[in-house]
Order: sequence, then structure tokens, then C-alpha cells
Amino acid sequence: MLQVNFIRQNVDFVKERLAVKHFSQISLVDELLLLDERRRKLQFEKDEIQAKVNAASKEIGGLMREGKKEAAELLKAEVGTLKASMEDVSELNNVESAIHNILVQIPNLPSTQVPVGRTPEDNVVVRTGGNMPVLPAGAKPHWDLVQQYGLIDFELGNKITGSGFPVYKNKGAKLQRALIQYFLDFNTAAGYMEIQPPLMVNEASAYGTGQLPDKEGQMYHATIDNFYLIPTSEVPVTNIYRDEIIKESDLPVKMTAYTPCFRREAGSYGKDVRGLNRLHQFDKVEIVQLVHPDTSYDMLDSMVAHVEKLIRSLELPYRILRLCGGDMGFTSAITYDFEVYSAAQEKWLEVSSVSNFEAYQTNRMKIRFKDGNGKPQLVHSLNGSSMALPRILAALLENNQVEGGIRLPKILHSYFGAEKI
RNA sequence: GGAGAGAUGGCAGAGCGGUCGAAUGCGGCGGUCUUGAAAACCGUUGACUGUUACAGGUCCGGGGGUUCGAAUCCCUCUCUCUCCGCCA
Repeated sequence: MLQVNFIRQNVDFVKERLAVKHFSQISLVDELLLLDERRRKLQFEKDEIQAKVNAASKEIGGLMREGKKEAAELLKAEVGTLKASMEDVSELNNVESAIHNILVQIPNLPSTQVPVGRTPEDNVVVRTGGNMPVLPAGAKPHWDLVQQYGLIDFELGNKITGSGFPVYKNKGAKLQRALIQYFLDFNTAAGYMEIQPPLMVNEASAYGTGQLPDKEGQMYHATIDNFYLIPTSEVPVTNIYRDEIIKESDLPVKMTAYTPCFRREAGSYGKDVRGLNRLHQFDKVEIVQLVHPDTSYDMLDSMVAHVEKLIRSLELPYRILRLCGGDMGFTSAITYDFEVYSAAQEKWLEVSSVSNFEAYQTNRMKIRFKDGNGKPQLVHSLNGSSMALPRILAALLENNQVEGGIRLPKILHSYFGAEKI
């Protein structure tokens, strides 16, 4: 969430930026500022009373030791009056929780680089690369290919669990494993530390990265233990540093993790979500960075370059979009989406999303470092997928289908142990 | 699942209801000494809020209570550890 002090000192800027994000309740900002003013006034009054009570209590202690009982009793009565006047400021708790309720409703401010716009059509293509494949006659979409080559069994998943939980079999399972292995190797070679986090998190962690309180419907909830299945490894991985003060010399913290991800994904069925396009359980390799605030945009660029290199190595046609204000996520300050072209479906599939959250997440999680003056300061957090496996798989299968098989990009040959499926 | 013990500063570990934001040790930082380093010695070393700066206020796992006053007493929740049982 945003910092109240920042909002107070930059009211106009905050409102202007929120408008770019098409935030519909900008009046919340004014409401917040009124409450904040009220809060500080009440806090001041309460502190004054408390100071008097503390002083009197100390004095009573002294009087008791000296055996001056009557004087002590008199003071006690006085404290009683003071405490009664505390009732006048009992509103403070309500004001504080009201402030908090508003803060979690205000999204992060889009950075000044974010294009103005409302819908996906307003996103800006910043780069394209790779070559469009020429498919043989009778080319099939991936949901037919996986059936033809026995790679993925959706029906079987329906039987075991339900729709959206595919079963990978044979070479399908192996290709999946090869991709994971390759992505992790690629990331660790670039200095990311490999992490295997828990796949379930507690409330505090889900809150820390912003899934709670608003988006609990997107997560599977194990109600008996009150754990949530992670919708992305960003949640457990970023929470590693919740409530921590990191040594400045340890920045940047770079982590990568492979995990299955679970999404309830209410609604939306049909051809857009056919096959591997949208699942309840899918695999993803994630990269997360915690960095010095001065460097977060440089780090963002390097993360974008990193993911781009990875896509190129897979020999897929891709484009990089800078999302417009209206299409960005709630907590993000700027987001680049990576899409690969899935030739048989004739559509672009989002396979990665790289974002700078600035201090929005870390303010909530209190992830800080000590600056040169020894003052704790919030770090900036960034993350990106590197990659969402199912859509990459879909694009690889569709784009590389040839007579009697599917060829694989060179980089995967050793990981997969063959050049073709 | 059953029985018991515990949760204090970066870590370890004290703490009769008042002078405890908290002893002590380690670690960290600064200094003295040294050609340099180590050792030794001296000093310093939590966070939040707030103020121009002070002052003030809050925090000893979370929440509530008793009291003039709570790290210390009571209730409750969470978590950790030990033993037994079950089990990968």
C-alpha cells in the first residue's frame, strides 16, 4: 500500500496518477487525508493524557515507598479522572482502522512511463522479435496435438480432480520437466538464488503480497488450517523477507523458484480458455528481486532483458508490451507483458509479466534496508514470470509442428534428450 | 491425537508489579594500540510514531483483562520445543 505521508505531501500528483490507472474512487484520497488529520490530532491528545498518567503513576510509586498513603490516594483519584478523559479519544482506534481500510483500496501509482489508456488495445508494443512460423497444411491447435502425441490428458484430469487440472504424460511430462530445469538453470546462471517455497501460505503472507483482503476468491482455501494454496510463487518467495531489515550490502536480493500455481479463476469459460490457455493448476518459474529504491528501474530493465533472452532462446515469435494504466495490476507501478504467438490458434499468449512494485508491497510487508545514515528505508520489489509453462508449451507445440512430429528448439535438445517429439 | 515446557533486542540469555526499552555475553559499528592484522582496552549499537529540533507516546509472540502502575499477575489465541502414539 501507499505511504500516508507520501500521499499527504503529494496530493495532486497522487490523484493525477490514480486517474491514469482509471481508479474510480479518487475521492477516497480526500477522505483518507481528513481521517489522517483526525488521527494525528487524537493521537496527540491521547499521548498528552498518557504522559500525565505515566508521570502520576511514577509519583505514586515514590509516595508509597515513603509511606505517604494519603497523598498517594489523592493522586490515584486524579489518575482516575485522567483516564476517564481518555474516553474522549477512544475514537482513535476506529479512525486508524478506517485509514487502513482505505489504504488497501487505493492501488499503486503507475509510473510516469506508463502509457495512458483503458483497455488492452491501448497497451504499447515496445519490441517484437523472433520469426513467425510457416505451418504445414492441416496444422492443429495444441489441444489436438497433445492428444495426438499422448502428451496431456485433460479428460483424465477431470476424472481425478476436475477441469483445469491436466495430467501430463510421457513426453509431455518430460518436456515440462525439461523446461523447468532449463529455466531454473538460466536464472541461477544470472545470479538468482533457487528457492523451493511452501505451496501453501498463511493469512499474513497472502496479505503481504496483496492477495488478501480483496482477492481471496482467486485462491484455494484450506479452511480447516486456514492456509491458502499459492496462486504464484511470488507470494511465499517475497514473504521470505517480510518484517526484515536487509543489510544494504546484501542488496539486490535475487531469487527464483519453480512451483505449481493454483487459481480458482472464477468465471470465463469457452474457446479463450481451451486447452492449456487457462488452468486451475499450472507450473511457473518465477523471478523476484528486492532492490535499493534508486536502482529499481535499472533492475526492471535488466529483468525485461533477461526474460527476453530466455524467450529468444526458445526460438518463439514474441512481443513485449508496456501495459497501459487501465490494464495494469492493482499493486504494480509498471508492467511489461511478454506474449508469444501461438500460430495454430492465431493468437498472442501472455507467458510472462515483469513488474516493478516500487515500495507498494514492501510497505505492507515492512521489507527494509538501512541506508547510509542508519535509517530503515523500504526496498523496492520486482517480479516476473520466467515463464508460465502451459502457454509456452502450447506455443512450442503449435509453432514447431512438422510432418509426423514436433521439433524442439536447440536449447532444449539436451534437456529433453531428443530433438523431436 | 495424548502429556508437558516455552515465546524477551541481530543471536544467546537474565529479569522481587514501580527507578526496565530492558542486565550480561556474543555479534555489528567507531576509536586506541599496531607497519598491517589479530588480541586487548574504551566507546557505541532496536523499531514505530511524533517535532523545525527537543519533548512526548507505543512496542518484551497476537488480542483482551486486573492495577495508580504490567516484560513480570489473570484469560484467550497463535506458534515453537520435548516425550508418547501414528506415519511419508
